[in-house]
Amino acid sequence: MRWTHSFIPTMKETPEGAEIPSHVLMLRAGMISQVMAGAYTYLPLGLRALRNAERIVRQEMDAAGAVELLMPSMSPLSLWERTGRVDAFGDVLVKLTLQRPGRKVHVALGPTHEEVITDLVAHRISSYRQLPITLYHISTKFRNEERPRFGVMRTSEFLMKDAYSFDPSLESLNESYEKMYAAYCRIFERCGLEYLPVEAESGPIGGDVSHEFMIPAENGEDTVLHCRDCGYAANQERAEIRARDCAPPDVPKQPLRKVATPGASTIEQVSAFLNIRPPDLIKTLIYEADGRPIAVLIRGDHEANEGKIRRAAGAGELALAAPEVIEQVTGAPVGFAGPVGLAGKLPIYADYDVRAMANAATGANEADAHVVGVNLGRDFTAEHFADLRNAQDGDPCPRCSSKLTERHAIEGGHVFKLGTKYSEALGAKFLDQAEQQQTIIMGCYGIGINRILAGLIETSHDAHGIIWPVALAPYEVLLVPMKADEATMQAAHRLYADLQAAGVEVLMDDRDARAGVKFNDADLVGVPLRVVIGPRGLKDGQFEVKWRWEKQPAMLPVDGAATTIAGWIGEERAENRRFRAARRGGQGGVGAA
RNA sequence: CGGGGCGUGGCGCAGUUUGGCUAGCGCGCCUGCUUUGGGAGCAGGAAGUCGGAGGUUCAAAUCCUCUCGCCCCGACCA
Repeated sequence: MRWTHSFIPTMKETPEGAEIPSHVLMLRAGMISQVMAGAYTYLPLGLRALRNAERIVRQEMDAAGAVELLMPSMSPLSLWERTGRVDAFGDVLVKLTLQRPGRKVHVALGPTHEEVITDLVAHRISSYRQLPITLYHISTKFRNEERPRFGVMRTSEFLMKDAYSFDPSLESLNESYEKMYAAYCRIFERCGLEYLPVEAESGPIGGDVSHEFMIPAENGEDTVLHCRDCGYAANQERAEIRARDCAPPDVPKQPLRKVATPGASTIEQVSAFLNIRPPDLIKTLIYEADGRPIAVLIRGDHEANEGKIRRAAGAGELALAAPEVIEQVTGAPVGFAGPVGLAGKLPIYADYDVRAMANAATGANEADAHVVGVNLGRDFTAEHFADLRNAQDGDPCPRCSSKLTERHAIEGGHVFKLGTKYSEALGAKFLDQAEQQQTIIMGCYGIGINRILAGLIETSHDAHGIIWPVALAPYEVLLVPMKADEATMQAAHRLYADLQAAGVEVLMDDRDARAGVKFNDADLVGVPLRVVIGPRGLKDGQFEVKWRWEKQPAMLPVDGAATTIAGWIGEERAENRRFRAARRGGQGGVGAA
């Protein structure tokens, strides 16, 4: 492609509103253009990169034995009512009413496709002989995000690959899951992305049955905890904290004393009012576990983890208690609950770290009052101690003796063992060898195609622009003729034709522009290999070649240049070896802001 | 949904507090000449319902009311 024949509206300045590198650079490099909040047009360069990511995903899905089909975005709302997901999704589900002669048709635009595919399988699969099977498609998904943000990272409309496995048994499901997991690893590898599969909140079957594929990035919306020593990784909801001895510090116990704290009900207010640090406060939360009130004690600076609390309490449903309930069980309005005197009234669950507190402050179970000098054993007891809070940076690793590191990350993919939730609701059953009717066991596997691009750019750019690996780059090679003289243009055109003939995706900057303009746009757009064709090199029979991540160019003889370059590109397509090496070495500013 | 910010040629902004002449600047775009290996110089030029509606006023980009849109933080969500 010639630059002048394409449509590459690069920008020197950053449009107002773009905050993070991937958004800024995609806009400036002429890859995307915003249509409205959360919806973008992919311009030619952006589309080519998107198609590359899509192609890699498709190839790996096929290689893993998944079978592609294509489902519509529209489906009848009734299908979503059958699985209860109209309510579960709420406003996130995009619903429309179609006017047809004499009637209205209620449809949903799919945020994902469990319902549609399970309905298909329910109708078309009826025997164990047809199982197992994994079906996938790549299509536009619609989610009415309350707050689209960060450019292409969180949009109302996005491209997703979603695969669904259908198995006759748990063992078979595990095999299907493993295949997808492995395929995901290859996909992220091939895209040149650093990634971290992390344990995510488990589903109805129990065990480690859900993994998120995270791309560690400064601007990621998710938080993961990672042990660099043993490799344990989990998202914040899921991350365990190693149990440890938490003896209270050996300090003199102060007397228990009630103090007035008018209007101070939050941790910040109380700590400011009493002039103590949040770690010296005990936060008392009243939950309803399957409708039964329980008290949960957490150190003031920690965050409660509802999943952990739910499991500790052995409950199916857990929710913060309503203000009336709190008032009824503690005798005080919200914000003044405390464990002192609460024993016997309701079960008390305390986080391990509460054991290590001495002379703490907490609510007095009456309005506008707290108690200080609170000590475990003397002033209150808890029936159950457990890990009830979110892990944070520096917490002990649950698998080894090291510590967890907190990292921000972009959720690029998610694999999940679904079980029978959808097959049950939509009647996807099969007849086994013993002529018994069984419910099909499902798994689902999603990858955000757009997020692959955003994640790559977030983690691979420098002050001048994007640094693409060959696998995702909109073009593999950029030719930059320096002057419009006969000899230069002839050499450029010959190389252009030779590279195209060799199957290389090549872009030639044939604009009548100054060198600086072309070089700056080359860096901005980030095509991996730049070839400069100009009188300086040509007089010695050479082109100047430079990988985007390198600082200095190298010279390459004109004779055989196309073959050499095509060889390099072929290697990079398969392995991203040079790209990876540069990233590891930090050479060329990869990853620098 | 709560808090904050911003809407002025294609892009980035000034002007708004304290109303006042044909609404400016930089970049980009068009024409010509000169230049030509890291965002050229000179000269000329096109291009703006000042987000929209209503109001106050002799006079509104500027003041008032309503409204639409975009962005950020939080909440929510998987």
